[in-house]
Amino acid sequence: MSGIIQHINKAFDNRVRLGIMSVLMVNEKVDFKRLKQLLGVTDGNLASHIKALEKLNYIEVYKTFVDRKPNTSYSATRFGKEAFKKHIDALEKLIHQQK
Amino acid sequence: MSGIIQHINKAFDNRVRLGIMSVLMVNEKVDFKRLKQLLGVTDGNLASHIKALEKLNYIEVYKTFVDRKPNTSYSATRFGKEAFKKHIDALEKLIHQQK
DNA sequence: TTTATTAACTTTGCGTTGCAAAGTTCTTTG
DNA sequence: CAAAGAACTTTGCAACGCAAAGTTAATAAA
Repeated sequence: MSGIIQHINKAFDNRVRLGIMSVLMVNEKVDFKRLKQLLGVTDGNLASHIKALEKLNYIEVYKTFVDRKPNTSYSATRFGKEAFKKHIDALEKLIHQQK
Repeated sequence: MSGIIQHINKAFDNRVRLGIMSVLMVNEKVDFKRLKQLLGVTDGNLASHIKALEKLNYIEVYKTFVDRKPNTSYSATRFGKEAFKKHIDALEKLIHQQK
């Protein structure tokens, strides 16, 4: 495939994954609950999208306990951040293309 | 559903449809062949995405003959352009969100 | 020590989407 | 009449998306 859409990353074509990465671009670490409330999705849905990003090595997981409760937080890897930046660049080029 | 991704338009989560709209935002009219070569997709695939955008009244179709050959061209409707702008706005807010 | 609660998943089920490839229709050109 | 081109439509199938229900582990409450 060639053309002006070839650098758009399919991993980010989904709103939830786009949202997760956007949040993790400006916040070093964000936990599950916070992500869930920021995005307004069900926990199962969020978990599956997180897993997809994890599988691609775009995000990392940290499991700890806070107040004696399990707490899982996430951060974007350098690789993930670069992939996201490239995606945004491609998006901007696509949107602001010239005739 | 609430949250920071709620204004992302699902119609534009797909690369091909995003590409079509992007092209039609800066070009008043573009024909099938040109779109196909710009996007680098198969004709069947392009046709199906065009149909989806048409169904939403985001684009209009003009069928004519050029050099005695059938020529179909497309343009974005005002409604489609507005929907697209809103989507881009939502994208920018999402991406450039603050902590 | 059973019971409840919370966090974070995982699984299930099912409808939707995406795409290539093949088939179709119409029209022109050789 | 055969071939070619434009623009679809259909087919088939794999991948995706999501809600809802089920699971596991730890802690808290009774």
